Amino acid sequence: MQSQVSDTDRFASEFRAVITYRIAKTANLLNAQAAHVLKKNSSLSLTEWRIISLINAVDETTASEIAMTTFIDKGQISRTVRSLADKGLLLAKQREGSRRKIELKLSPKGKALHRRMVTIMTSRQRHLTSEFTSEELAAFHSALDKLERASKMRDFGE
Amino acid sequence: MQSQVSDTDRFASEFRAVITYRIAKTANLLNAQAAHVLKKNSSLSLTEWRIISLINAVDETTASEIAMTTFIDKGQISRTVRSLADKGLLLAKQREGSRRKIELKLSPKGKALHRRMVTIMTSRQRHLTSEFTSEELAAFHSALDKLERASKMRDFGE
DNA sequence: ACAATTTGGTTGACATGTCAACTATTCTTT
DNA sequence: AAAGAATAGTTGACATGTCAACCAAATTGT
Repeated sequence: MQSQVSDTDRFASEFRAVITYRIAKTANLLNAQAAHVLKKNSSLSLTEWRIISLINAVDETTASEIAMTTFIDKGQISRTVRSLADKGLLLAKQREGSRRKIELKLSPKGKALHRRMVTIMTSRQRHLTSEFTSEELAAFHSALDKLERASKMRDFGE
Repeated sequence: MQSQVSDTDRFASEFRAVITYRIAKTANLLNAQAAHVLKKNSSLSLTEWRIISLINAVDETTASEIAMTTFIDKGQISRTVRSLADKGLLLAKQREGSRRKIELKLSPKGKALHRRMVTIMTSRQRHLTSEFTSEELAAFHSALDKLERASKMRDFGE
């Protein structure tokens, strides 16, 4: 068992340096953790949870607005929204004066669920950042900003 | 168009603070960028590329070793390995003295492909980190370490 | 006013990721 | 040496993510 750890270490040194691997891996671990916590305490998938908390934050929004902020595929949003509506967690109704935009709001049931889960999820958030000083946290966010900007470039060949 | 940007900004402030969202989003953007670059310059998917560079780094390895370092699902590795072997990019042969472990190595063709792509991918890596000082980079890695450790905790309810 | 374009949302087809069951082999324990 | 546990890899079923086509409504340009 210990021997395997040192086996894998022979890559580790090489790949720890590759920033994109590291971020992808950390993101996967965090997503898996979130999915696990959600599953244990609710019947929400991770995207369902994200969409719920997004809607909760702005009170009322539309699918395409969600798509723009989160970069979640709009098809996926469409389906997730329907499943949330089927579960009675959100209400979708035509926006006043539009026959196209659909207003999304949490139902009372959805709000209650959000309230319940948000305490758990923020305690997780606290745990995750418990070893960060506020400077470190700020620096981390700014690093993510830089990476996001740099991720727009598409051409590296030739 | 400009109006939409400011629309989405109303969430942004709230969600920029949620570290897990931010990491997930950045990781998605970076993965999409990588996939795009790979598609344009080769016929490799992102996981295929990762597995290829992993094998290249250690010269020779096994599926389960890859699974342990990357946390990629072992089923997925099994299938990806087969498809890479089918494309003639890697060689899989029984390890000496074992009827179970399968040694994975790059074929000459696989090595050539790796050589070609690695220059592109490292120029991307340079671009991504071009605005980082080495202190910032080190701090970023250490933040990821902390998050990875913290992602092992599974219980936040009650 | 009307054609052309953009936008909001849905759908289908397909790719990728995840989970669990399963076989065969190897290691551990006694 | 035999039983039991752990390991290596494969497979099937299913969930999730991605892409592109599509319809209907709204906006823009002339």
